[in-house]
Amino acid sequence: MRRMTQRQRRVRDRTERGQRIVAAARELAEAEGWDAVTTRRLAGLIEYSQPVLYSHFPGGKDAIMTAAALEGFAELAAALAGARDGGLAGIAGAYIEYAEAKPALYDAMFTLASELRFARDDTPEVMKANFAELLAVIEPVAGEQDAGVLTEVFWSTLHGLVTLDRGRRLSPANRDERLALVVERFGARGD
Amino acid sequence: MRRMTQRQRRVRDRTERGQRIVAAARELAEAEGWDAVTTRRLAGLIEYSQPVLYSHFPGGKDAIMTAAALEGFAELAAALAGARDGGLAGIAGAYIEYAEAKPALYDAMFTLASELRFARDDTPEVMKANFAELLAVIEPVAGEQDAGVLTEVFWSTLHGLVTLDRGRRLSPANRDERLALVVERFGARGD
DNA sequence: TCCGTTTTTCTAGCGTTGCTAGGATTGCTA
DNA sequence: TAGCAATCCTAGCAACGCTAGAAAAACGGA
Repeated sequence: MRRMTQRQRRVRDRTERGQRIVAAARELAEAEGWDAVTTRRLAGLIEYSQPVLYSHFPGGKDAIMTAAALEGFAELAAALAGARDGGLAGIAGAYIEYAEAKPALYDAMFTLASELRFARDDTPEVMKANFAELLAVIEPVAGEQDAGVLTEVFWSTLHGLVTLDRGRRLSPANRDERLALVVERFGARGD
Repeated sequence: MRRMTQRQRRVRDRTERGQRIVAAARELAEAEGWDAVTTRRLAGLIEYSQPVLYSHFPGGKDAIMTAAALEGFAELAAALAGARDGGLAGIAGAYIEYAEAKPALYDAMFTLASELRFARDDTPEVMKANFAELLAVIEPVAGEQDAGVLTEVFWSTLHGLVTLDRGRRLSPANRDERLALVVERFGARGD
């Protein structure tokens, strides 16, 4: 009995430390970018030495970023679910809002962390959930078109807006107009 | 007179070598990714020592990538101009085709090389040309909507499709359907 | 043709990165 | 409390971008 609780405490401490690593990585990334997230600084933040990171994430820095990205997918899915009633405008706004609130994490989810992939059997559930949320809003307005394909295009538009906007490729003045235009274009057709 | 031709030859050799650096960087990036493009390998490829790179590009590796990205913008603009007669479907196809033909360069243009930015006074002409090509095709179908904003959204959709597709985020089977759907959605409205 | 000057190029090295081997330390078990 | 096992840290490797200072080459005027 005594042994059991001690063992439980040890594994609990361990998982807690693993979460602290990811949390520290996320904070540092949002504050100074992913380039500033080095294994040494990360080790310093959790007040342990470098090799400890590798006992939690054998894949090293990439694995830590992947873990952070998965957290991001879960949060994004939750944000989209919360905007389910808002229709196209609501979910599009929620998507862009989250991407702009956590730019570094969004990068980790989509431009870095390349081993994560959708549309496969081993795709994590949290990632599928994001697509499902978008699909739920697109489906009512898809008409006779394939809702899955339409969702992919809708998603691409949102993702493109986010990434081009961050890269200073779009005019900041047109921000709201772009969103309105997306909603208009992807809404139900008049025919 | 003699001095003059010698001087000319010298500056010509110099610019040629600068171009060889960028060319080598592009080749290596497409073959093995930008991570494989190190200053040492680059120096080896042009058969000079490392510091020579910095005499051509004081900004170092980032500057070399930026130079490659600018070449990419020029080529993309030319590809889009060649598809000007094809309307929405033609230019969308040309855009995606180029992005898939030169994936590493496309990354350099849009996800790396962050100091390049559109919608500003100091935006290079080659970058504006890309937007102008898209605008030329969007304008006839914009109707009463702002053609500039519509072009930004259209562009975002294309960029999103390219990046999500490369990240294995979209189903490969739906590739052609997505393109058809983009053309349908951004074409002239029935009203 | 020769020598001093200027430009160009290379060698060598700095600081930092991700990552790991091997020893030291700690905590558990009997 | 002695021995074992899990845990952790020190130290170091190879590779990275980049740069200072020496060596080499090309140039200029006599």
